[in-house]
Amino acid sequence: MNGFERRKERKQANILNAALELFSEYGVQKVTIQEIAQKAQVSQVTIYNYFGGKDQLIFEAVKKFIYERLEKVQDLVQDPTMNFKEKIGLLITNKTEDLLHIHMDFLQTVIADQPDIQELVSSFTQKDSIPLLMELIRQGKDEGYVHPDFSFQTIMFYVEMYYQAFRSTSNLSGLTPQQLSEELSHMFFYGLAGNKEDSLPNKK
Amino acid sequence: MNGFERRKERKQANILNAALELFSEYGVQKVTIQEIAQKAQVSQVTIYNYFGGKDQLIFEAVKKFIYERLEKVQDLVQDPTMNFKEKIGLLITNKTEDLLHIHMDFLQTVIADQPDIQELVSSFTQKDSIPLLMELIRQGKDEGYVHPDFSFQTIMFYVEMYYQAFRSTSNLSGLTPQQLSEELSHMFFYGLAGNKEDSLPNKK
Amino acid sequence: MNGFERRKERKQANILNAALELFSEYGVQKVTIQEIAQKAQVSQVTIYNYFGGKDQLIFEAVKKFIYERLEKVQDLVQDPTMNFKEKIGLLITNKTEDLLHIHMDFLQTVIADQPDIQELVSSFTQKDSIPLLMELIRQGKDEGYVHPDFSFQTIMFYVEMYYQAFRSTSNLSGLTPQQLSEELSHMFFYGLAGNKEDSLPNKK
Amino acid sequence: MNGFERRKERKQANILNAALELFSEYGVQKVTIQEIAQKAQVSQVTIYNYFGGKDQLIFEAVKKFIYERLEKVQDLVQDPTMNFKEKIGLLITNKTEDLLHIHMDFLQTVIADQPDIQELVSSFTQKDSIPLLMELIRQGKDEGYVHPDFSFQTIMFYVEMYYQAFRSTSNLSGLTPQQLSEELSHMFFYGLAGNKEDSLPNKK
DNA sequence: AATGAATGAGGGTTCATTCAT
DNA sequence: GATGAATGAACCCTCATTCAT
Repeated sequence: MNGFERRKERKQANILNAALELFSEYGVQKVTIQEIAQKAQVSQVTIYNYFGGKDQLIFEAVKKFIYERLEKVQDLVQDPTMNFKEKIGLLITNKTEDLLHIHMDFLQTVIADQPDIQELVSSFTQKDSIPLLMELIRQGKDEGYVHPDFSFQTIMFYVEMYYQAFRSTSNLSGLTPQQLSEELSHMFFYGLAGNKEDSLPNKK
Repeated sequence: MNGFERRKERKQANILNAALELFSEYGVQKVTIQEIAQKAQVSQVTIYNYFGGKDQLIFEAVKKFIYERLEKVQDLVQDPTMNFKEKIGLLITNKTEDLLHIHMDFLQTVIADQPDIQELVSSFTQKDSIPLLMELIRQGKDEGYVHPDFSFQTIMFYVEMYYQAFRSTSNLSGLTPQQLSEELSHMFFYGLAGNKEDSLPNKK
Repeated sequence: MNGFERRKERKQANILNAALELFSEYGVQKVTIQEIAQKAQVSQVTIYNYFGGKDQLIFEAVKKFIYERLEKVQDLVQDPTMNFKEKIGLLITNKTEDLLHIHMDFLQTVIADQPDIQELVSSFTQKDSIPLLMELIRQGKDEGYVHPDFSFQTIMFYVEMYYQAFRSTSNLSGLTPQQLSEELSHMFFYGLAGNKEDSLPNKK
Repeated sequence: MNGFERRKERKQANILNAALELFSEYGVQKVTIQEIAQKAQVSQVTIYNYFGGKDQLIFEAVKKFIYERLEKVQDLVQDPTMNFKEKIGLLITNKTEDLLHIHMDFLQTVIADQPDIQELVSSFTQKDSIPLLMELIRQGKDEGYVHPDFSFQTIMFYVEMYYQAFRSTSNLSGLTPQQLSEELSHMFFYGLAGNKEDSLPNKK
């Protein structure tokens, strides 16, 4: 790869990163191409040369985001040094470094009116996401953390729900993230009724 | 109240309702004043005369939405004919008729850049929402459905999480809403591990 | 019609006239909405409010132009005080006052990529233009100016050819328009070979 | 001339040809430098290196077009094997092969705002075109096809008019090009009144 | 009081042209 | 010398908002 291509790739990455950060902070609609260009240190037109328009830029940003997240989760699921409980803890609290800073709020807005993205997400879910989570849930059932009668779909929905919830945490509750996280982890496994044979972890 | 004022109030209500429906379907950004005026059968300027601008219209719309929802929930919490489990079921599956049609997605976008609304929501949460939910949780603990050691904030977060999750369900899972709802209800009380002494409800 | 509507109509007419003049002088592509707005003494947005966009403005301008010209020609054809030769003279030299200032060059460019306009022109030709010219040619045959064996289509083409030619006259030849017009008129009736029994009109 | 220069000339010719084809098909305004570069298989910058800008490229394209057409006409006029009638027939029906595919519509648009091109065309007309046509018309008078009293300018205008008309024929009339051509040829020589001593050619 | 009409500011996009390899 | 990359200027269009009746 020569100097041209390397610089081109770096600029493309810059633009995508800038776009992702702004999109996730302010929403797709309120971010202007100009702002992205400014943050990525390029001219507006360069963005058009590389991506062809705002819609396609959004598409590529979402794609990049989704597949980068997929890789992280893949590594986690296949990690033999953790048990199911630890993996779930990481997943739902999303401690994987840079992902913490990126909210997916904007996806919901975007999916509504971009059929391409709808298809991208749908295809991603079917081909990549579901098999991965099935493997994880199998681990959970093997290790006895998951009741064997729950349907796969429900469990997936449940996990996703926790994950989604953790994205919009910080400012609402008065507890430290630490406390909230521990209590919710317990609820995740034993529900609102709690584990009758145990007191809560943070009350030990 | 004379006829003039009554007609004025009806128009104001029309505008707010139209705004709410459009905001919740398309997001605050994509709805234009013109569309609201058209749907409410008034002129654009009338909206300005009554509300003073888009921002203030949004503010009033959110306010109306929040307090209407509050009333519904108040009635539910104080209903002596239901037990805790039934009340929670209604709350998280959101079976209260017209609320079903209104999504609050747009709130998240709005809260970010409107300090007035931030304060409104914050004040509402402190003064109205929290006391109400505390009362409900007290009922839950009294009736034995809630582990007494869980902190109030965590429980609130948990309930809210379920509520949020149920809004965006339909198209993702292959299960019937019926099935999903039953399994999730069970998870709500007994967690991912399930109730060891029981099989799942729909397997009985 | 109240004051509102009158002013609205006047503004619409202003815009269309300004657009037509600019279009015909500089071509459709090179004229910006801003220039039209400036010439018509309105804001750009007013144009959008009335016409909805540049394409539709072009459409309406062409429509107006075509039908105004039609009226003029209709009056001419049905005028009983002139004979065929005089009518043709007026038609091809296009002495009808304001039409002199408007060139139709821009139509050719426009027709290529606007299917709506293609249809408009096509429909106009079939429904309005052809019947009118047929009536005129019938007069010509009746009065003995037109050889009875010529097909109608050829004659129409011939007349149109002369008309088109006169639009782009002024700057090319060194003759006065007067002279050119007289010689061409003679050619129109008797061809390049001239009328053998006569010398040319301007040599009498 | 060495290999380098030969390749350079071939590229220049490629660019000019590509430009001419695109200009005549879509008009000067709607053709972008990028499209020309693509069609000519060169980079945009090469065009700038060779021609210096779009305006100058247009200038060179027009120049090339005009002088190539001049050569063809010169050969025709000096051809001793045809008489005046045949030569005129070829000229106005424009049967010279490749010229058929190139429309000069775009010239009219261009001439308006490019003084250089105005001068080019003007100079070409004075120095090259007029003497050539004068020679042709002299032939016509000698052979008795042209009334000797017609002024030279009018005849030129008349020929040009026919030539222009034949460019935009095909789709408008319902006649076959054959028929139209024959009738118009007759009109060319004998006018709308026809030759009194003759019926039309295709009615013999 | 209510409305149709009008507008200033700003967004996405394109294009001729220059830069840097 | 030739090219991919980059850009400033300009255009069409939209929207919240004000004006005038």
